[in-house]
Amino acid sequence: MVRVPLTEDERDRGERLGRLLREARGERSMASVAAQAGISVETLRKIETGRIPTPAFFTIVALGSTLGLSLDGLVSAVDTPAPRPPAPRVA
Amino acid sequence: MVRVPLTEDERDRGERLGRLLREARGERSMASVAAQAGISVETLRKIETGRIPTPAFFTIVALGSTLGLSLDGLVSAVDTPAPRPPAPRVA
DNA sequence: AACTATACCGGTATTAGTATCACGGATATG
DNA sequence: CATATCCGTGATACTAATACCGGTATAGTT
Repeated sequence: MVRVPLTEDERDRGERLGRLLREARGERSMASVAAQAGISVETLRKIETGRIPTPAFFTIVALGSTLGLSLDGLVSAVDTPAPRPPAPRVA
Repeated sequence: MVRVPLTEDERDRGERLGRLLREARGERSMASVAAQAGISVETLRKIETGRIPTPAFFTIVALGSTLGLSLDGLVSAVDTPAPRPPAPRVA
């Protein structure tokens, strides 16, 4: 087994990431956001729905830039399953 | 052509990313950093040498956390080819 | 010299990311 | 009803990411 399949936790994490990105998109259409980020609409949809649990780094960078998100804040939010993060610790 | 190959710019960007990560590793061994980040030594080596130009998002997140790097700062440094970034702008 | 540790490289194998196409459902608007 | 737009899903195709293996080189230690 040279490349282990993704675990459930990793897929859950991908779903949380997608949910946050979808929230950040707000009223904007998928087409405009995808075009501005330089990805296809289908890819954006799969990321938002969690069907791409571990997207490429620069894909999330482009999406974060398009949506005005801080990467560090995004990661903190993903690492916090509860919708009410009290104090995101980096360590 | 359903999945276009990576461009030269993307590979250059991957090399810059790897160079920054290697600098941040400093004196630490690849084995310890890879173990702490939860990736294999070969993967870390390929990322540092730029042979994995577009790593997974959470792979870079884990490496940044291990090396104490800010993701936003890392992206700014990658986007700045010059080795002397004056003022990293988020926008 | 032999051993150990670290790093680099090539090959191999398997899963995953990305894009295109085709279809369906929901919603709004004529 | 017809049309358009947006979102969603499934299939298909192809490249890339990741991991394991073996080999090589260099330096440090005994």
